[in-house]
Amino acid sequence: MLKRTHNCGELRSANLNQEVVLNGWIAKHRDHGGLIFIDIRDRYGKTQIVFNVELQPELFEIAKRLGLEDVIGVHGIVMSRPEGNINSQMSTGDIDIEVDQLIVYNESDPLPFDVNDRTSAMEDHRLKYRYLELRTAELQNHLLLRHRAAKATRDYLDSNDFIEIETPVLMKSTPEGARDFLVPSRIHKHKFYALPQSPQTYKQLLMVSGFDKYYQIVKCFRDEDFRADRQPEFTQIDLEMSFIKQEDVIDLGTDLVKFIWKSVLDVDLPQVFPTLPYHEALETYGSDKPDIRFEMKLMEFAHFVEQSEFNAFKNVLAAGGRVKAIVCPNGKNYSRKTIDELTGYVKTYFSAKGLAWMKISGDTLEGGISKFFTEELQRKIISEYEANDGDIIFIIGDDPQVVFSALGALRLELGKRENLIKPGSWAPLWVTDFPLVEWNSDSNRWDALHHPFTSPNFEDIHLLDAEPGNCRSLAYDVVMNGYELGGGSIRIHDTNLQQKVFGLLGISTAEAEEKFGFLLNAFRFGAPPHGGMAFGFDRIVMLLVGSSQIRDVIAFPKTTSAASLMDNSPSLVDQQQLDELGLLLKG
RNA sequence: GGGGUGGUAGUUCAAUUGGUUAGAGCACCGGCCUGUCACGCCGGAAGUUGCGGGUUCAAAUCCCGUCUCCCGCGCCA
Repeated sequence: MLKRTHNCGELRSANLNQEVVLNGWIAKHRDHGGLIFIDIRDRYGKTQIVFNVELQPELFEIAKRLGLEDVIGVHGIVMSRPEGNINSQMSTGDIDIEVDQLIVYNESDPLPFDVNDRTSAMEDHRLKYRYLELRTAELQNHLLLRHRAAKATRDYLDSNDFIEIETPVLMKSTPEGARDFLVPSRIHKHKFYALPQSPQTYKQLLMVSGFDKYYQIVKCFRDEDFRADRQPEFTQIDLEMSFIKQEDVIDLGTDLVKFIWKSVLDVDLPQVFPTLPYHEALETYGSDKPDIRFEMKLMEFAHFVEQSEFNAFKNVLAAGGRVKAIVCPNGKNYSRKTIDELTGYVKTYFSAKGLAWMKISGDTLEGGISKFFTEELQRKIISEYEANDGDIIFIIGDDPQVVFSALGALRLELGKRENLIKPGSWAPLWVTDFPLVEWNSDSNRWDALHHPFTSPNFEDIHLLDAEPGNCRSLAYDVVMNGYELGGGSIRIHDTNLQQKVFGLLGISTAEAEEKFGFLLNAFRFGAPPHGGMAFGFDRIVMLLVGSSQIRDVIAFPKTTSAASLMDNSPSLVDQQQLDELGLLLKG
């Protein structure tokens, strides 16, 4: 092997006349008859090497047969390029290498797609050859940024006295929350481990152990359905602290996010992230992870309905529903056809019954449902909403959940259509005061909104028995540009309160003992007040690189059906393996 | 679990809406070319139109089923 003296991105005219060795892949091959130019590439850059038939006739014959993505080593002299042949687009464009030795390490078959251009193949095809896609400059940069974000995380937490502790990947299955990935045990026939949905219980045990500042960059697994920003296995920045209050976690989380953005992008996020209580987030943006890069807030419309002749909405209100509205600029962009499309959107995805609208014309309203409102009322609406001539108002009246989700989604869609989001802008915020529990009408019981170890807000503990639905928790999420970056809570550290919450969630003492006995036991031996949070690390990196697909920042991602197209997992296994595990396949 | 979109040479796309032998760029193979950097020029090879069935004189195109990628919804304590 010719051992490299430099990488392919560093030679400059300062290196003129030096003898150098480069190793790399052939990115481009330009044959001019008596002269061949080759761009040799590694992860640091590209350098042009030159073969001249008159200077090196034997090497020239070999160079002629070189193809794309062959791996070679070359020895040669750094030469300046002739006048007028400098390539200012390349950082190494002042020089090229006149080659006098060449070794071909590995010849490449014709490529499935062009690794100089990530868009040269469809995604499933690129995923099958992911190791080739990872040669693209774009993905190399993504993984570099991912590394820098992980390093920034470790640097920041280390300098704040956190220690990184690994927790088991094979753990006890708990049917609460997301569906577990199960791992059968050979030694304990018919028993199963689960892969962690998060190291939640372990980090709480570490608090009992006295590791008052713990963190871990850790893989987590959830067997649910996937999305552009959700993978079956994903990475969390998991952290937990003792002797702290909610504000302490929020302060630390804020500083960590700021540190990562500064380290990786040299971006200064706001000193303090705004805080929005859960109910206000829903009322104002229709979402518990609002994108506050633009306004277009959800406005109350019920008091206008009461003064109007519009019975559909009156009935909605009478049935305990809500009516809210948003005001969108450029009403002229919303033809009957476009409004029908948007109506279809909110009906299909958010089971809204319809989408009402009115356009502002001068100082009154026209079209849509405007005829149900007197001119006086129309002027009141326009003035209260501070709407402008030409705006369009969209209104949804429905069950509260439908109103929030449908109008919230419509808000995002209109924000996109109207280009209300300034490119490159960052809008972090905290959402706090989540309800402790929500009513699950399918199984007729209360479910934990966050998880069963989340502490109720101490001010609301008296509500636990009579009206648990109104009891706030000490849970919080951090949101960036409409993505949930992370979330956490202050945990219950008192056995009695924990029993009480289990009771509320319909988890019997026996059941709690079976599933979480180890944790409850631990809490009997000196459990400090504690709390923490976890960040979706992949999602953070996704935002840092400016992508909306989590696959873009994971080296070997899975498809939305949880398959790996490269190695064809999951796959069938040998009968012998099943026998050893005592497993019988059915169905 | 449900909906939407796509699947045509190795690859990215096209095919006048059911009509001749399914075409083009890149890649690949052969030839020419001494300053290119999206090099250029000439020639060549390359297809089970995802798979299975059906309608038709005739299907990439229409119908039914099925597989699969992607994007929302449900789901994701």
